[in-house]
Amino acid sequence: MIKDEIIKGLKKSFKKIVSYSPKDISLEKPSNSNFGDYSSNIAMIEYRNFAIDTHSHVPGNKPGINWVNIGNNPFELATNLVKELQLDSTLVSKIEVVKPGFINFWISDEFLVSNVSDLLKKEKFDYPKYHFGKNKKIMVEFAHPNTHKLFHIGHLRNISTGESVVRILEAVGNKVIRGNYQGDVGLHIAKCLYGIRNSQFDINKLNNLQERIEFIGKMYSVGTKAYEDDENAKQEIIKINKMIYERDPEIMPLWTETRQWSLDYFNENYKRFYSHFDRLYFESEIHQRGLEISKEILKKGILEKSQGAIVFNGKKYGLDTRVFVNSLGFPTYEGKELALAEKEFSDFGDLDKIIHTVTPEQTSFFKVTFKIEELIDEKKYKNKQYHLAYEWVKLKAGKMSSREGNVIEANWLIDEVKKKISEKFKCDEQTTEILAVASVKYSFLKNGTQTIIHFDIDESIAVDGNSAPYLIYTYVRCQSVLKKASNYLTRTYDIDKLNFNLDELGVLRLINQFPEIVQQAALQLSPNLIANYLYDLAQKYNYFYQKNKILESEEKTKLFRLMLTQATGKVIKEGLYLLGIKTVEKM
RNA sequence: GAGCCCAUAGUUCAACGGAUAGAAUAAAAACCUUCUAAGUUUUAGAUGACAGUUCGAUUCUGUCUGGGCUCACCA
Repeated sequence: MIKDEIIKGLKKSFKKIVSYSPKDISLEKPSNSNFGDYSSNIAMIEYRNFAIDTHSHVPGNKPGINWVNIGNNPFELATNLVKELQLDSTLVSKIEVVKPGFINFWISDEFLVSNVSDLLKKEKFDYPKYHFGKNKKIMVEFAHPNTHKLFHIGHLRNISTGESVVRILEAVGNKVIRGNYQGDVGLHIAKCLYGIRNSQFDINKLNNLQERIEFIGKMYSVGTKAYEDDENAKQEIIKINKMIYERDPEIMPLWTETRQWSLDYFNENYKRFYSHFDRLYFESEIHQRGLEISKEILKKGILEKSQGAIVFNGKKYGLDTRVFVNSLGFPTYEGKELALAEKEFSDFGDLDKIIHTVTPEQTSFFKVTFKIEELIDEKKYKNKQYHLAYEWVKLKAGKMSSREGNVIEANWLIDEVKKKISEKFKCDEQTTEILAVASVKYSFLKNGTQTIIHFDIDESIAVDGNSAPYLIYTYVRCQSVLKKASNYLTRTYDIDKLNFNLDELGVLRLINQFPEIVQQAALQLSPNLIANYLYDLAQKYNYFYQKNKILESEEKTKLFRLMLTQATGKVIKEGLYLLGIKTVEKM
């Protein structure tokens, strides 16, 4: 990597002039292209370090330093560094020192072109690697809808985020396992089943999946309301809850059947959003073990008894107190989590990390369970769990709540966006479907995971501007140009000494940045970095396209511009893939 | 009461402690017999308040204001 070359060069240069070299040298890509392809602030950072040493008269800190070459200010230090800097001039074409001490590097056009040419020759993209540990294996846990409830737009944001994070982490060289933890026992299920039993409705009359899902959704609302308003109903629901936990044969058939409806329905959703899972975990399969573990660690003193429940007293760790087994003897979400972790860490061999894609109000919960797992087995669990907090999709008109029945179902939203697209543009059903899913996913992913989305159907799901259709349109535009020049595509790009204009260079430089952007996205678990990058690239390409003829230009120029076009298309397609978004070839 | 998160153009969002704070949208205008106008160009607009650290603060620290969330038997 050229970046490493520059850093190495800077280190050597430091060693030469001050007989010392900094451990970390950061090389950033400036937001303004006037400042080159890479920029380093190391002269300013190190000058401060040296200066502090001087003032505090602690010469022992950095022995043997040549103070003369440091100069009187960061700018002089930078200048001295650059004087000694030896870099391959076929890679780096220009180095500049700018006040107050930035060192800016320009990559040579030839090198940029040869990179893009390589990119087009290869099938797969070559990303810099990023791992969490030596196993190079991690699990991303996401989606987790609860059975007997709707798959709503919050889940859609979750699955979009999770799927994208998986693909990004795979790209940078990890084996990634997709996990999905679903609540299929507990009070919410009991409420739903209570509603069904109480309604006296013959569930065999429900003909298809959609009717069944609507039905259990309604019954959940009924049960929830009854639980709050009617003391008898509440007692009955608690009883049903107990029956579910104890697998009472009286409730099992209804539980099993309705649960399966949900799972079938979820599967349809996963498919529609291009996701799948290596392992579905259920609360029903782990709650027993959760109870056992809680009791085991109660004996070890990690948990304690309090008011009939088994709790964790988090005070001594600066954490909250949370209940693991309630006074009725059932494991809570916390208790179950311990069993889940045990299972997840043994099902797929050694994992470096488990990333939990869950909303932020669970922060306290995860802090506590991570801590307890660490207390149970430090080697096995410590620093191996991460809570990737993604924010809510809130309705502008008010809050979403299953109880009030104002939940926006994911499928409903996609269908609405499909209507919107087909009203505005002419395209076939298949294209509309892809564009609608793309629009919605992109609308979520272009935001940071920590941004609360204030949802409004007309404003939030953009089909123009910074949107998926814009990116896909740009891709299609590239393909269209290439198609008209198909006889050129097999020719190799032997670009020698062309004078590139600024429009071309803008696109060329951006294409070169792609692999590093993906690495950044992996590092920060931030798909939105890729989304923003793609938008930038598409904008630059469209600008170039508008101002420059491709097909009707002089032979060498034409070859080069076709190459840019091909590379742009390739990067957009790959970038969208990493976001979990499909492209179309024509629209 | 304790703790966590958030505050940037009218609105919705960007910006590893970096250089001139970027977009989209809403508004006005221009560009289609010309490689897909789902496109492009031009014009206007913002870091809640006060301190501190720093060569440099939207970013870090403190106080305040205003939102959201969590803190024992839901998941």
